[in-house]
Amino acid sequence: MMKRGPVQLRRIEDKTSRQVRFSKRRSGLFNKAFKLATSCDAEVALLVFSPAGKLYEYSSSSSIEETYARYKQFTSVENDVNNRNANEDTGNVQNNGEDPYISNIVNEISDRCNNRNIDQMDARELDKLTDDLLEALKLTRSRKVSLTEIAVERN
Amino acid sequence: MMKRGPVQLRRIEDKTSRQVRFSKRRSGLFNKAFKLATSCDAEVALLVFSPAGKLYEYSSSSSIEETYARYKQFTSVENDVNNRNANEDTGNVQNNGEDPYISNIVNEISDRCNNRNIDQMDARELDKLTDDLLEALKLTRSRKVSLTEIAVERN
DNA sequence: AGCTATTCATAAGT
DNA sequence: TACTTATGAATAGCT
Repeated sequence: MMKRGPVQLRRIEDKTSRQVRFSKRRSGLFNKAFKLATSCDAEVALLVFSPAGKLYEYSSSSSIEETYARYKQFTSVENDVNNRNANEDTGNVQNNGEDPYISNIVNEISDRCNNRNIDQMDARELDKLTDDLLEALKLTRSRKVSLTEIAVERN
Repeated sequence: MMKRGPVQLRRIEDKTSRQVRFSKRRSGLFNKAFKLATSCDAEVALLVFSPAGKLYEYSSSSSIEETYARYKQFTSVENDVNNRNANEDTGNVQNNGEDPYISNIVNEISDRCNNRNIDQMDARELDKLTDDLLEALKLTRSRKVSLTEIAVERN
């Protein structure tokens, strides 16, 4: 057998090697998560998405949701302590700086549909709704196209 | 040094030994999580609460929240698929009295876009979003058509 | 918090 | 895809 040398940390470029390595390391990781929870009485939640987008999950408690809720509670307590003054000053809600364009559109769409049943809308409202849905669709499809292009480049 | 033998899986009763083991294994687990994400291009989120209730977290993406949102989205897509099949079996469509069909769709759409930025979505999520937008569009256009027909009848 | 003997995980090979 | 094995990596017990 060939000498191995220490494992490199960078991303494995070869797709097949990466999949094989992912599969092996994933099982190792889940094994260790399970052992930590079992022998050390810890609460562990683990989510892994493979490069292909498949989901693997482990939770030592009854569910991922339960541990996540505990996490949210934990961090919200920290945030309360750290950020209470700042938030009171500005009244702002945090927004992670990403482009919220499609969010704005779909939020407006859902607001309109909640405020007024579609059967009550007049032609003008329906046209506006149609336009906005088309705009959201355009953005979604455009994103899908770029994603596919990226995937092609990688293979 | 004493012979070890295979590590037992049951909970370590001695408090100090348990804490020491927790500390060592925790660092090992986080190290493996990091390596899996880095070298295999996987998305990993890991939450650990120590027996004493201290939180340790790792996320390969920008945040735990983001991966959790993807997880929720993923499982809801699976549920949608399951429910859809069940509905096809029975011929039933869910309807709670009023006809909130388009509202349901657009609310779900906006929830998804708020939970997860479109740039973070994978192909599957984008496809689902596209389908739902098309469905909402179909309903809106169909309503517009009936409205126009009513107007014609009146003249 | 370090140190090693030992077990455990796994990359490459089959 | 699964199995083997040589080697690297993690860690239990000790200090």
